[in-house]
Amino acid sequence: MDFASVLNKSEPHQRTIIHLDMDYFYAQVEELRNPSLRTQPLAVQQKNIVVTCNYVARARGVTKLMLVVEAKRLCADLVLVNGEDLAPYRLMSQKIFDLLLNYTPDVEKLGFDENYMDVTSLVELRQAHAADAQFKPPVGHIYPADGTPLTACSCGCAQRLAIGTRIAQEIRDELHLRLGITCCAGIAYNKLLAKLVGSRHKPNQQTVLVSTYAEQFMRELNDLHSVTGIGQKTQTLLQEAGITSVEQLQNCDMDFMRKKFGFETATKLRDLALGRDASCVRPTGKPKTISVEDACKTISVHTDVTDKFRMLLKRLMEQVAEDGRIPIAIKVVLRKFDPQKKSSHRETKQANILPSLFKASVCAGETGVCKVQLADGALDKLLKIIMRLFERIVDLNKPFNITLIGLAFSKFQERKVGSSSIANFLIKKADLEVQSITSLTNTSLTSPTSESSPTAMSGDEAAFRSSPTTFKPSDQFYRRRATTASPVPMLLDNGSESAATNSDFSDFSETEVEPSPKKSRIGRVLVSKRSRLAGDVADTAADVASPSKLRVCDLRLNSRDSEKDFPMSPIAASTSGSSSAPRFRTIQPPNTLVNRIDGSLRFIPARTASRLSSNASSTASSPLPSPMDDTVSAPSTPTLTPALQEAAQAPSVGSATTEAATGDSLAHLACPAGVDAQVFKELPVELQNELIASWRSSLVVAAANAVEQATTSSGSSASADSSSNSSGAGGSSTTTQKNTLYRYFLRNK
DNA sequence: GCGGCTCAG
DNA sequence: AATTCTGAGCCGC
Repeated sequence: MDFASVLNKSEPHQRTIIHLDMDYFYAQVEELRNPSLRTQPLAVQQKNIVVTCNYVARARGVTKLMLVVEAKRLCADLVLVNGEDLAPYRLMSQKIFDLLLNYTPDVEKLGFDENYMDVTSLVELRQAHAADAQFKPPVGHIYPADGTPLTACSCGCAQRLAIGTRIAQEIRDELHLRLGITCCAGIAYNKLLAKLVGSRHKPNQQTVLVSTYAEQFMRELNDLHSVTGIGQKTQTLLQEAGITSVEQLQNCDMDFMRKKFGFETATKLRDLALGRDASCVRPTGKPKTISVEDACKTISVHTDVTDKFRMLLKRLMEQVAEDGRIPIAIKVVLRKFDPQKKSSHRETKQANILPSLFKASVCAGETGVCKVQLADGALDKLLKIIMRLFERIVDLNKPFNITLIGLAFSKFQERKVGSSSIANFLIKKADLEVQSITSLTNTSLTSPTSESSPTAMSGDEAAFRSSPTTFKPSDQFYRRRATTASPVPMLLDNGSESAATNSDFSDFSETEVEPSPKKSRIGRVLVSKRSRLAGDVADTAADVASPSKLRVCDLRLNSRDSEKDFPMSPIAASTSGSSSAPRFRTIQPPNTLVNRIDGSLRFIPARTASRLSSNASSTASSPLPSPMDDTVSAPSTPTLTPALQEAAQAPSVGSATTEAATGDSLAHLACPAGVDAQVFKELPVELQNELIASWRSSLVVAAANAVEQATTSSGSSASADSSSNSSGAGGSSTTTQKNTLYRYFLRNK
C-alpha cells in the first residue's frame, strides 16, 4: 500500500483555534501607563537596544532590536522608556490571560503577549444552542482576500470558523474595553495557521483562514524562518541542503530529508511547511522556572559579582513571593565572552536548596494572603551557594569576561494557601454565607510560624535534606520529593565525586551540611515540627479527592500535570457539574461555557442598527480610568459609549459584519445589572470578570425566556435598558439561585 | 539529573 | 556578531 499517500493526507479541520497577538506589547503597556505617549514616537529600551516601539516610531523607520543610537538618528524626537523591569508587562500579561480564561480553560501563553485558545467546545455550544449564531457571517479579514468564502471548504469547518471569528471579536472587544489593550487575532483549524494568518493584518485586526487554502497560504510566507518552529539554525541547515523557500520544503525529496535530518525532524519540517500542526493548545500553568538576568558590561571583579547577585536575588524573590511556591533548586547563569573567538556563550550551574530557606508570611491587613519570603539569615546562605556555583563556572584567578549574569529558581513545590484566591477575597469581604455556598472546606490557613519558625529551624536545613528516610511520608515536602525526584541525588549527598558534575548539597556542605550522626537528631526535631502540618496535608488531599467540590484555590497545574491528571475532554471538563475545574484559575460556574452563548443569544432582542458600525476610529484611547492600576480597572457605566466607539475598529471588510455584535454585547460589561457600580469598580479585575461571567449566565436563561415568549419589546432604549431589566437580579429566579457569585453582589433592596 | 542548545516572543 | 529578558523543550551525557 501507498504509505506516502497516508502521510500526505492533510489534517482534518475539526478544531477551532484562535491566536491572539498583542500589538507592540511593551510599548502599548507604556502608552497605557502614560497616555500622552500615544501620539509620540515611542520606543521601549533595554540596555542599548530598542526592544519594541509603537507605530508612530515604526513609521519613522524604527524597528525591533535596533540600536538606540541608530533609532535616535532616524527619529530625533523618539521617546525612550526603559523597559528592563518586566513587572508591568508581566502584570498586564496576567490580566489578559485571566480574562481569556473566562472563555475557556484551554488557553496557552506564548511569551508575554501572545495566547492560543482552543475554542472548539465554545463553538460547538453555540452551534447546539444559539440558533441564530449559526448563520451569522464571519467578522474581520479572510484569507484569501479575493472574496473566497469560508464555505469553499465543505467539510463543515466554515460555520465553526465563522463562529470563531465572532468569538475572537468579542474577546478583542473585551480586552480593549476592560484592559485598554488592542491585539490581532488569527482564526484557523490549527495553532500554526492561526498564528501565521493573524499576522496578515496588523495592528488591531483579525483574519480567518479558509481551510482549503492552508498550503497556498504557507507558500506566500517570505522565508522559512517565518514558519513558527523553524528557527535561525534550522533555516541555515535547510539552506545548506538547498532549500530556501516554503514551497521548496513542501515539495522536498523526503528520502534526502530523512537522511539529512532524521525521520522525525524531516517529517516535522515538511509538515510545518504544509501548514500541518497537530499540536494541542496546552493550558499554561504555573511556570516551571522563574528567572532574572542582567546583561552588563564586562564584569571582572569579585565584589561586583556579589553585588549583582544580591540585586538579582532581590528581584527574583519579589516574583517568588508573588508566585507563592517554594523553589528547591537555584541556577546561576553566565554569559562569557571569548575575545579570541570573539563570540559569547552561556554557561549554567545549578544546586538544590532547602525549603527552609523560605518562609511564608501573612501580610498585615490581608487575611489569608501569604507571601513567600527568605527566612531569617537565608539571604547570606543563598548568596554563598550562588557564589559557589559562580566559582564553578569562573576561575577567579584567571581574567574573565562576563557579559551577563542571571539567576533562576526551579523545582517548585506547591504551597497550600493561594495568595490570590477568589475565596480569600470573599472570606475577607463577605459573610459566612458565601463560604457555605461555595463549599469552602478550604485549606485551613496555616499559621506562618508553624511552617517556618526561623529560630528553631536555622542550621537544621541540611539535615532535613540529607536524611529523607527519617521523615514520615506525611511530610508535605517529602511527599512531593518521593514522587518527583529520583532518590539518587539524595544518596550522593555527601559524595565527593559528585561535586564536579552533580550539584545538590555538596555545594554548601561547609556551611550547611552536618556530619551524619547529627542528622538523625535534627531529623527528629523536624519530624515533630512538621507533623503538625499533617492535618493540613490531609485537608488538601480530601479536597482534591472530592471532585464535586468547588475548588477556589490556585489549582491550575503545570500543563503536563493537568494533562496527566485530568484527561477530560475540554467539553466535559468545562460543562460537567463535577468540573471542579482544576484547570480554571478561578471559580467557574458550572455552566461557564453556556453562559458565553449569551453573547449571541442576547443579540436577538436588542438588535438595532448600531451607530458603532460606521464609526471608524483608529486611534486607541484608554477607556479605563487607569488600566494599569491594580485596584481599579473597570470603567463606570456611564463612560461607555465613547469607549465602545473606539473599541469598534474599522475593518476593511464590509462594515456590516462588524456591526452591533461587538457593541451591544459589550454595553453590559461595565457593571452587571443590579450591582452597585461603585462596589463593582472597587473589585479586583479578576473578580469583576467572574462576576460578569456569572451575571451573563443568568442572562442566558433570561434571553432564552425572552425567546420563548417570542415577544420582543421594541428595541427602544437599547442596551442600557436591557441590562437593567434583563432580570439578572430578581426576575429569573432559577438562574440567580444557581449562580453563586453574582447574587452576592446585588444591591440589597 | 545537568548543562548546552534551540526555539519562541 | 548578535543586541534584551525571559520561559519551554529537546538532546547527549
